[in-house]
Amino acid sequence: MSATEDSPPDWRDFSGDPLSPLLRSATQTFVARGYHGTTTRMLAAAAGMSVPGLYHHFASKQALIVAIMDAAMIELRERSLGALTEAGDDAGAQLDLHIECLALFHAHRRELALLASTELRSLDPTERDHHIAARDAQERMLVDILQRGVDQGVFTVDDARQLARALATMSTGISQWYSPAGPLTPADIAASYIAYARRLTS
Amino acid sequence: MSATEDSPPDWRDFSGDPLSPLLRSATQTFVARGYHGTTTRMLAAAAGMSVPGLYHHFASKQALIVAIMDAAMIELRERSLGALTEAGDDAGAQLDLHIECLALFHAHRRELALLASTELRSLDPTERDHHIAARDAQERMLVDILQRGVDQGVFTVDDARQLARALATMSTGISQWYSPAGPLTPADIAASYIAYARRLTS
Amino acid sequence: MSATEDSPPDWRDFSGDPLSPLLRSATQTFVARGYHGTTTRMLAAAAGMSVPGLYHHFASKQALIVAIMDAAMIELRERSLGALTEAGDDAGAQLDLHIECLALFHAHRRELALLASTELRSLDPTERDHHIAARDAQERMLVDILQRGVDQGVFTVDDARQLARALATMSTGISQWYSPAGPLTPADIAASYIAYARRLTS
Amino acid sequence: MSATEDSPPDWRDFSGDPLSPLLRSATQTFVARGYHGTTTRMLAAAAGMSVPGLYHHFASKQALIVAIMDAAMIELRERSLGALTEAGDDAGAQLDLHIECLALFHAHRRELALLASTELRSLDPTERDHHIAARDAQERMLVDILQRGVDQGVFTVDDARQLARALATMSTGISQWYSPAGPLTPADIAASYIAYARRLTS
DNA sequence: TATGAATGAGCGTTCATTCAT
DNA sequence: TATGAATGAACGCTCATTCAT
Repeated sequence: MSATEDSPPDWRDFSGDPLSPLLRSATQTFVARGYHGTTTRMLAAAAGMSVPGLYHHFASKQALIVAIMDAAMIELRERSLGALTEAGDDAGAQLDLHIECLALFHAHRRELALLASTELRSLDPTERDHHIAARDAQERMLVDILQRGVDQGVFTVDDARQLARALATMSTGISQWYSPAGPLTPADIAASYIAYARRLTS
Repeated sequence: MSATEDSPPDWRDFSGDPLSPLLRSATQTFVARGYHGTTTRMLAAAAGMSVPGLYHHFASKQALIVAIMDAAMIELRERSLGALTEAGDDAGAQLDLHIECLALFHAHRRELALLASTELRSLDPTERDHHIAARDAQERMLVDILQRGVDQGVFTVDDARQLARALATMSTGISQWYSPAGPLTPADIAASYIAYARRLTS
Repeated sequence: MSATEDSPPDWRDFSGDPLSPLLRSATQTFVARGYHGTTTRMLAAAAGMSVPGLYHHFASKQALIVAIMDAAMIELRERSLGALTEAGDDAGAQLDLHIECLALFHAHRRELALLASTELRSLDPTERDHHIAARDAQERMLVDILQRGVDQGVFTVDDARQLARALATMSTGISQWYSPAGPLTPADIAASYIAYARRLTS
Repeated sequence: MSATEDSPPDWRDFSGDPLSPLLRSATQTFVARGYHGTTTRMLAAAAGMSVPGLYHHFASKQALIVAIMDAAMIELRERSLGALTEAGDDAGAQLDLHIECLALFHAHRRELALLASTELRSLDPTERDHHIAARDAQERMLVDILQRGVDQGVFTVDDARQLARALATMSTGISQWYSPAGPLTPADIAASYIAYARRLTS
């Protein structure tokens, strides 16, 4: 995601991939068949390894999905914070860049995002709680931006909470239908969704 | 859903339940744990029956989820057609009632809708193809309404297909967060979403 | 072991078998290969069942060996108490009957006794503690008898504790070499061991 | 066991250890968990080596236990022969020293002796046959001594074979309960057991 | 010599499903 | 109609062992 771990990564740059080949293939299989519908033999075959080879890298099937979901959570959080920082204090700019960030992420990281929302239920209780908290914090960012815009007098919004949910599910929905083979680029989609967000707040 | 099977049901009336008690409890379990994460023992226990008792009513675990997904598909289709009929020829009215219909369905039939979108992958190939086609047809209704509004000159829309997907995922997203214990009624939500749709088409 | 559960069983009567056929065959296999060297497939094959058939009767391989070891412990305890009751207050009679009881048990219940001593280490911690306590209580019976004989002035014994261990291991050793195909009956062996015990206490 | 390999070792001297550190730690682990309950990882960890390091010294887990059991068998045989040689022709002296030898060995070589008796079943068939033959030869030594004493008219024994088994299991039993932390030294125990043997043969 | 990484085979256990009763 | 008992197949995982380095 960036040249060095220390330098702040560009939240618009998706040229890298935060997942190792094993986690990448596991993500695809988990998305296609679900956590419980995926066997360790499938995961091994998809990664071109033997089953014990899998266990050499991860302690369990659960550890695999936890690693994937951690990666998803961390990447989205860091990108969102990057967008917020770039936006400065203006709520309008914050909304634009936040929506751009969500749209880019859910298009570029289609499978990762799908998995993160679908398989929360397959996590062990402790991990599940952790990820639910992270998801809630992520969703609060958008509520806060909307509320800030209302306070600043730049947004016309009835119920910030409700609109935040509409905008959020609209954006996460991208990963349900986006295909890199389609006519739209992630940037195209982001531009449209920014326009939607502006209409819904004015 | 209606007093008799023949009379046209009211698409706003959710007082009935299209699912038998067995299918209703199965839906809850499938939503909570996923198709592959649910065992027939869980389904039997949730329904208060023995495992062979389950097989008396349904030929297999697969037949159970197919029945549930068929019910979801049929109910949404019939309600959508009911809304369209009531709306008449005006694209603006069609959009309002279609969005109202989607919002009401995804709030009132929260679990059914969640299952229908999440567990498509768990269906046997033939059934999956059938339901994917039905889902696509369902989504096309909204595209057609938007296009009709553009053609009638009452909507200002750049890309009808893209906006349809945004409106659709926004609406289906309701079933991801709606709770009957929350402050909003399904009708409240529908009203908000109609307003969102209007803003996005003007 | 007795006609009815309530009537006190005869501690010399080994015509019955406290183990079900499944537990009996499992005992043989565990003795022959050890707990960890025995697979559930072996146990199922030895019992003429399928593997899930095994799990229909017992929750786990561990539950099987626990049931066997419980049966061994309970049977030896009840027989020992029966012998003690029959002996009355005389320490000489108590020693005779206790040794007879140990000899008969370790000959008649050869495999059960072997298993109970060898596989203590294979029990889960809680069960292990329970059985170690029971074994210690069993061994204390002999120490107490010897001490009583010393107190009554009928035994000439240097160190009751040490002699008790010698007599006990000598007796449990029977199950290491006894074979029903050999020339000696359990009663023959018991008679000899009573004589040994008398010599060692006079 | 002795300063040089050629000089006859003192059968009462247990200051040395016939086992290499690796075999010693393996013996402890095998005793604690059984052959099949012990993994090569446990063996390596107990010896402070890596698993392949283990295989550098021994071709297999089986080779390890065979080496241990060979050492046990050889040591007991050599010590027994040493005791017999020292005893000369008198059956009474032979019995005393043989019992002393057994007692010392089963106290000093507690774990080795336990392993040798418990894990015969875990040996490959060829090795098992070999060790069973060695064990039988070892046991015959005691039978022969008793018979010699009867023939010489110095022992009063009904059934030499049976008494030999009682004396043998009594002695091997020492390794089941002896602890160096306890109040008795191996020499104490040996003295007691010699006294027991005398009582049982007079 | 020593080891991190790998694997075929098999472990204890559970699955969806069936059938005698 | 309902179920206690059963099972072939497959589950997640670990085993003893190997080999490139």
